[in-house]
Amino acid sequence: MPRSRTNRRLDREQVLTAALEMIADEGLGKLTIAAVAARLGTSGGHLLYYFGTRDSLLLETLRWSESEYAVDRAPILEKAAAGPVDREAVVTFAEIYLAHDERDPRWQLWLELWARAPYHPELAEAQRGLDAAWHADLVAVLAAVEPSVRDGELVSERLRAMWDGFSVGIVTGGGTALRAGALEHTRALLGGA
Amino acid sequence: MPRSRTNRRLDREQVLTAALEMIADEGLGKLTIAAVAARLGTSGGHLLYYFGTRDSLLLETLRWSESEYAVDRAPILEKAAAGPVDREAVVTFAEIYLAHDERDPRWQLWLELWARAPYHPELAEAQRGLDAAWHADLVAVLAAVEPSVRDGELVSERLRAMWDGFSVGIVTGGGTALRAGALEHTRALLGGA
Amino acid sequence: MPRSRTNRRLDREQVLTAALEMIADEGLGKLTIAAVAARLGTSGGHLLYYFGTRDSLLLETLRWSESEYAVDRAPILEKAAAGPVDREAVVTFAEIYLAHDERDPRWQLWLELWARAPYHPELAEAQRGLDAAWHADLVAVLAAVEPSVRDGELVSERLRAMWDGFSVGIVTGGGTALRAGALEHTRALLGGA
Amino acid sequence: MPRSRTNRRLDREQVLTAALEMIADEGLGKLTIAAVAARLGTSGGHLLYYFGTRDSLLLETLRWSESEYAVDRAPILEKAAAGPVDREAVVTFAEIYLAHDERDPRWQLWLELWARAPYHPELAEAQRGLDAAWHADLVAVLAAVEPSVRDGELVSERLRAMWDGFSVGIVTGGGTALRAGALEHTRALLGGA
DNA sequence: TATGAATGAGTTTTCATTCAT
DNA sequence: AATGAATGAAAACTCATTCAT
Repeated sequence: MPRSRTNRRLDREQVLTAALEMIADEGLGKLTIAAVAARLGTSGGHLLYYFGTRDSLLLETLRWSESEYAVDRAPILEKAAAGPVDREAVVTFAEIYLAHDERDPRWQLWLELWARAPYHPELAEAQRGLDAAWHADLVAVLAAVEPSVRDGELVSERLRAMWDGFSVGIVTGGGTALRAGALEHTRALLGGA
Repeated sequence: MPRSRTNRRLDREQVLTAALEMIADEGLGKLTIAAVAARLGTSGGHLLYYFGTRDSLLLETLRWSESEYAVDRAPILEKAAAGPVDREAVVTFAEIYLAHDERDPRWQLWLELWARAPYHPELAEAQRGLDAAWHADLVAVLAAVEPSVRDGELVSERLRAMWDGFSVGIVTGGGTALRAGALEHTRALLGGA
Repeated sequence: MPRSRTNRRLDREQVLTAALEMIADEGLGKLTIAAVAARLGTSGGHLLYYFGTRDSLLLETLRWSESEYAVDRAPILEKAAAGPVDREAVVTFAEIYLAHDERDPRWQLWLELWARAPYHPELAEAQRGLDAAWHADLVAVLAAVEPSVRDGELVSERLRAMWDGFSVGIVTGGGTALRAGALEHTRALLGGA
Repeated sequence: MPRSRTNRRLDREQVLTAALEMIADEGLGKLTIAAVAARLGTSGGHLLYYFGTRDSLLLETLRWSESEYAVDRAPILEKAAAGPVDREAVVTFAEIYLAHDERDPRWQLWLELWARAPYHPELAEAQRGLDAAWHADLVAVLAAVEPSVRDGELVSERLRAMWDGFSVGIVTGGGTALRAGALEHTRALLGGA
């Protein structure tokens, strides 16, 4: 006896948004299929019908979240494509990259992904793909920076590693103070003059 | 919550060593109380009798692992205390800090800790304590570096954030190649000459 | 419970054939409605629209499979109807009856049917009908055997029980070796001279 | 807050007996871990703690049931070991072997085992072991039968195959009438005089 | 006819944790 | 100190079946 309250087609983005919000609210540990379903007023079975497994729902959530960030950094890339930009462009980039606060769901997902990747090749693979996108964009920005930055590839590696480290700190208790510091560190690392 | 003090340190270390080895072998996910107990030829009940909860066993394992690393970096600190050291001392420090390979149990624990810390204040607290130890030591080394490094506190933050980021990469698939790169990045970041 | 009569027989046979092949390939456990539908390029809903329930699809598959075997044994029956046959006719009959190999889908279905029949009267009923067909035909053949076989009814019961037992053995690991043995046993049971 | 009503050590035989009774009452399909646990006043977790998986519980139940039957046929074997027996000894053996009625749990288990064995090598293996025990005993009895039976090995195969077939019939609706017939068939098959 | 979205009941299994002995 | 029996709360996942369209 199916209940079919509304029977409207399940909106994928709605699911993803809900998942993200729930992560921010209660953490990944509490993000059960049943909980997400309840929040959406649908059934766990239906969620799995669409997403296959909990892990793939999580992964898709991360991917979607990342795609949102791709939108956010588009303006910087456009500027960089149009002509030289100053070093603050990289700082702006960092502002997008870095965790925003202790509850940042995007980073919760990253942390979880990292913790699982060592024993799940497919997750590791997904992670690499996501990383590559940030890397490519950052390299593009660095290439447009004036005064010019040498070794854009390497600097991108370095910056992103540092940002990852700071983001961990932000999410695990450092909060916005640490975030502000991270931006300063970015400037420092980009160097002087 | 019994808290056994009379127990010989050896036993405890045996447990911790076993746990660490098991993490390296099969990952944290497979590290169940029962599995550790079986490996040690004791019972799950007994383990909990000593450690209270699985989480505290994990935390103690991490602490113990960290204390081992404190031993590893002692020589560098001694040298730094004795007189000026060159920048390679920091690189040597990094060699201890960074993940050694994909299976590095210490970093598996860190990843797990990070993933849980956002919703477990006590874990976040423990994490800060552990971080502080590395920070203090690194600052001490930086203070002894010749030619001198400005803003040791800040540089330590920067370096450790970057090392964290690279270690994540190493553990989640980058392996030793990334580790080698990280050492180069350390030199580059220290700058100079 | 729609009961579609207008449908072309062909479609139905396609479904049944597919089901039978899938059983041979992967066993009954993997035979889900969705899997059959996918294989046929249709939807699960549609399948049920025609067959009502999974069980009735299964039962119909068995019935159809049995009807194929009825075709196979027709030549023997014709010969028997035309005049006396020797005992090898019964052996030929056995060759049709017995499981052909470990994967014989017809016998997979029988096993499944048996396992469920004790608590599903309608399945037990269906089983009896199917059995009766074999029995009637075998009795007819036995009646035509020369030198004559006494008590055809009883001998049919005996033979079919034995064949069932051997078929179970074939399907559950005995394979074709056991099948060859079963034919010899048939000769022995039909008796000597 | 464990309840621990009695905390008496879980009695393996009690579990097995209960399982057997439940199979007779409601069929194998209803034999869930939770149901067995409820009947025993214990928890599902505890059952699994002892038996590992539902399948191994089932298998152990079958094994135990079979071992009971080994006890039943011991007297016949003793007689056969002591000296010649007449053909009725084989009929007595059959009385033990054959399904007793429609609900016979032992045969429910066999049916289930057969249905699963084709895709579970370990089950097929277990089945062979159980079969072998019956075979060995029956061969021993046949060897002691006077007037002597030729080819005891083959006759054992033949008889057991037939008994299997008849037992299926008994369990799937034939009932005790069929059982009586099966005994007659046994006499007939043992032959003459 | 045909689809496939939606349901939700049903089950096994895992494990940290407790506690009587 | 030590054991290991016992618990029970989770939770993911599967699928036949229903039904709006």
